[in-house]
Amino acid sequence: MDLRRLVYFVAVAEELHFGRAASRLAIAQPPLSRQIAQLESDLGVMLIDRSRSQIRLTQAGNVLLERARDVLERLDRTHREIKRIGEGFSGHLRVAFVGSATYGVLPNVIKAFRSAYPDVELALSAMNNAEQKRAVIQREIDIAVARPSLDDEELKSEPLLQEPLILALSDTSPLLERQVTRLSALKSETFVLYPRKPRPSFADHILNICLEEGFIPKSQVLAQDYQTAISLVSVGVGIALVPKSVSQAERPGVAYRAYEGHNPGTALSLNYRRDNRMPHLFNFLKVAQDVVRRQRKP
Amino acid sequence: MDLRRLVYFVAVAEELHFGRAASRLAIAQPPLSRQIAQLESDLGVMLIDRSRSQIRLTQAGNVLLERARDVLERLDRTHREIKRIGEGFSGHLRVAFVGSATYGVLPNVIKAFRSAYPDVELALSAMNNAEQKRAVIQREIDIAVARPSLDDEELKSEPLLQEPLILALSDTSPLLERQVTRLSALKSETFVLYPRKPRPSFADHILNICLEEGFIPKSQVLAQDYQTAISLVSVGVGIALVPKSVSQAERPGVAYRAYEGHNPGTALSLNYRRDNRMPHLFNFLKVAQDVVRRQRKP
DNA sequence: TGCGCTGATGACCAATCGGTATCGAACCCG
DNA sequence: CGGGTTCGATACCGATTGGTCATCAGCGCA
Repeated sequence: MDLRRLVYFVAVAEELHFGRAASRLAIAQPPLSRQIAQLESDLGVMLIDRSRSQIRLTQAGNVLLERARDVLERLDRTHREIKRIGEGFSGHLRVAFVGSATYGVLPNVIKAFRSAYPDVELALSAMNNAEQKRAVIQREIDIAVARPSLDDEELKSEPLLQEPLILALSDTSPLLERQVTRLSALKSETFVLYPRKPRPSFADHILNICLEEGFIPKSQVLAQDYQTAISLVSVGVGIALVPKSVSQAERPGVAYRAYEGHNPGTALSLNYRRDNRMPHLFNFLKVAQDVVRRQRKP
Repeated sequence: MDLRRLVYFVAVAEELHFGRAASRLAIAQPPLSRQIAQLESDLGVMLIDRSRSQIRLTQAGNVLLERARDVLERLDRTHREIKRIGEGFSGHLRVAFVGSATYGVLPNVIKAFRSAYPDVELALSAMNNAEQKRAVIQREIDIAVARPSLDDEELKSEPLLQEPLILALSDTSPLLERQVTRLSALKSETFVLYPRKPRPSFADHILNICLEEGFIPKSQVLAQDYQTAISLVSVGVGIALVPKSVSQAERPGVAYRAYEGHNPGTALSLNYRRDNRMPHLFNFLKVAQDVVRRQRKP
């Protein structure tokens, strides 16, 4: 049962006149007659009663008209649906992010994406870098918002944001009395660091900064993530270096200060499989870059 | 969106392999690749991610697979449905009959048709000849079971059954004492007749019989139909000539007797439009003739 | 009875489809 | 890391199919 024939049949059934149906279909009358005849012989059923000058549908014809309209309408809807998915206006996108991205631009990016593509279902999940890498490679997620970036042959990474580091101190710390703190002046403080694996880790990053400033923290404490680090700082365990955006979340017992000294900052990046061509992905990248650009301007 | 392409796409989507899909479809691989590419460009959407050796469906592809299966299955069901209608195994048939057919073969014909074609919806209605003629010509009904037949250029009529006439008498009638009654012996009885219009009417038919027997009933009473006639007979108004099958319905106060004399009987016929080619009609005719033939045999 | 309308049919041409041969990229394996 | 293998894409050719134009045949109407 060819689709074209169904369209032709519906036209004839609606016009009840081959000539008019043909002109509605923008074809000549003979091929229309032939296609209908072909359809009838395919089905082995008369669909149109031509015994009079005014043609009429048989019972089979009436039922087919109903079914054909239904099918054609479904195909039409499907066409539009597919097209919207193909343009990234519908469907779903799975995004994972490091916990520390929660305070910075990411919420704005999400908000912007949602309002630009309200019919795209966003599946968000928090993961650390290692989990992100695994998940994005295994296609469990489409985009990883990582810090600083995921490095893999299969992946592409593009920078989203560069932000400076900032010092997190207990709000009872005597260090708060000074206006500016030189990093090297803190060499005897206890530093809250981060897991060493996988290399290169954010812990290495911090230690390198210290090295640049000419010292190695004598006392080190490990925390799983920034949240834990800040908690440790708040109870007076020590000091920590965190991305500036983390300071946006006020926390009792913690104060933030800029410091003097080597500050290479830290980067947020968008990571995805090289072979992932889905439009939603590119739309998300675009929206994210736009949000960052707009946020930096004013 | 060509239907063939949908079938091809479903095959590829299910096999996730062009070669296997092609052999399943019994075509070569190149045309399959081309048809899929064509489908994609028609829709303006990538449906299959070919970036790896193991191909995979895109989001749009997944949705299309679902929709395409649905549509193809609907078309398949429609195909079967239409075919059944075309063979007369499904659909509906509108039959009208004269009231006097209620007692004879008609119930058996209906029963036989229902059991042979249980999915055909039978619409039955009682009509007199004039109504039947109008209705069948205007296509409000498909078959008219008439007595004796409908005569019209547009119609075809085929005999269903020939049955003798029988005498209906009051069960208190002294005529019952004789074994056989000669019709001409009843010339002074009151005859219950039937409407004279439209000509030739059943009244004319009865009067002709009397004429053949050499008399004209002196006393005549009119009844709309056989039921009324029998009622009149039961209350002693007079006697009536009715088709033998009418006597199958026992009625208090009425007795039936064969008579001696001219008995041309009366016919039941099946009438339908010449241009009505619907299979249900022919199936009905066949079943009706079969029932009559079988009933006559034993 | 002839004319007009309508759908069917036949001849011919163009577009589409499927087949074969071949290519090129990715993957596998030693 | 290089050669063979696998798999989808491309190029080209013949066959099928769909379209146009011209014409025919049946029915209704004057």
